[in-house]
Amino acid sequence: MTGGELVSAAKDRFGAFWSVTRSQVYRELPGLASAGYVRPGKLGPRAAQPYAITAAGKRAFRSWLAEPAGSDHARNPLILRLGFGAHHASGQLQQLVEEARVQHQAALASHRTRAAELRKNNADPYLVATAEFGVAYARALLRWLESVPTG
Amino acid sequence: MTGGELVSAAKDRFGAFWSVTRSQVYRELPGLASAGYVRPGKLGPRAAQPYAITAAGKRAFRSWLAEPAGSDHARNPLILRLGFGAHHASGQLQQLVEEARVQHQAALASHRTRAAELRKNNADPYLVATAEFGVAYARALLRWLESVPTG
DNA sequence: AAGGCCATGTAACAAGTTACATGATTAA
DNA sequence: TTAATCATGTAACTTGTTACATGGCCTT
Repeated sequence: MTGGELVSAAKDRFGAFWSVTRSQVYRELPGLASAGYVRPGKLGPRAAQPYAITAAGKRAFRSWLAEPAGSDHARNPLILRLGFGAHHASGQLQQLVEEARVQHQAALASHRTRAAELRKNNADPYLVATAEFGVAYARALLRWLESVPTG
Repeated sequence: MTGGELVSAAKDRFGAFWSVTRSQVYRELPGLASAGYVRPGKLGPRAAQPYAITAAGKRAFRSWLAEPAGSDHARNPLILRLGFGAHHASGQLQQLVEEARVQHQAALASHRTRAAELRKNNADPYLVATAEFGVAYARALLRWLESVPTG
C-alpha cells in the first residue's frame, strides 16, 4: 500500500479512536523500509510509492499486538475547562456543554450506524466491538452531561 | 508558583483527564513571562523560580476558557489493538481485556473516592463534575468490556 | 487543452516524553 | 558528616500538527 492508502485504511478502522495524520505515516515508511519491515515497490502515478510488508514486518506487528496495552490517555478539552470550575463566566459553561452535547450526539449516531453496518456485513466481531465502544462512550458522556451544573 | 508547584496543582486537578509533564511547564514559563502573562519573582531554594500571574495573564486565561472546547481526542491502546481484530492469537486478547478490567476498576474506585472527598469538602461543583465524569467513563468502559468477544 | 480539483509527498513547527544533571533536604 | 533521596530545572528526542509544493486527473 502507499502512504495515502494506509492513512485511509487507518481512518476507516479506528479513525474515531486513534487519529493518524498523513505526515506521520509518510515519515515512518522509509524508516520501516530500512529496518526491513516493509519493502518498497515500483512507483505508481503521482510518484506514489507503494510498500509491501515483509515476513519480519509481520512478526514485528504480531509482537506489538501482544504487548500489554498500557493505560489510556484521555484528552478531553471540555473536562479540562470544567476543571477550572468557578472561574467561568455565567453563560459560558452552558455553551460549552451545549456544544459538547451536539458533538457527541452526532458521534453516537455515527457509531451506531457503523456498528449496524459492520454487523450486517458479518464483519470481524472485534471490529464491531470497537464501534460498540464508541456507542457506549458517547452514551455515557451524554448522560453525564445532563448532570453537569450549568448555573 | 514555581514550575513544580504548577505541575502538582495540575496533576491534582485533572491529572486523570489531561496529563502534563514538568518539561512542558518549564518550557512554557519563560515564554509566558516574555509575553507578559506572568512575572518572575525572587529565586527560592534549589534555584526554584516562582512566577506570578499578571493582569494580562488573567485576561488571556479567561479568554482561553471561553474558547469553544473542540473535539476530544481519545487514545485508547486497547481499542487500537481490538481494531486489528482477527489478527490476534487466541489467548492474547483475553489477557488484554483482563488487564484493562483491572486498570479501569482501579480508576473507578479512585474517581469514586475523589468525588466523595470533594463533595464532603463542599468543593467547587464543576470540579466534582470532573470526578463524576471519571466515574461515568470507567463504569461505561467496564460494562462494555463484558461484551467484548474474547474467543 | 485549460482550469480547477484532489491525491501525493515534504518541510517547518509545536507538543509531548524520556533521560539526565544539579542542588537541597533528610536520615543514618 | 556522609549517603541516600527528592525536588528543580535542562536537553535531546519522539510524536503530532499545520502549511506548503507538486503533479495527475477530470470536467468543461
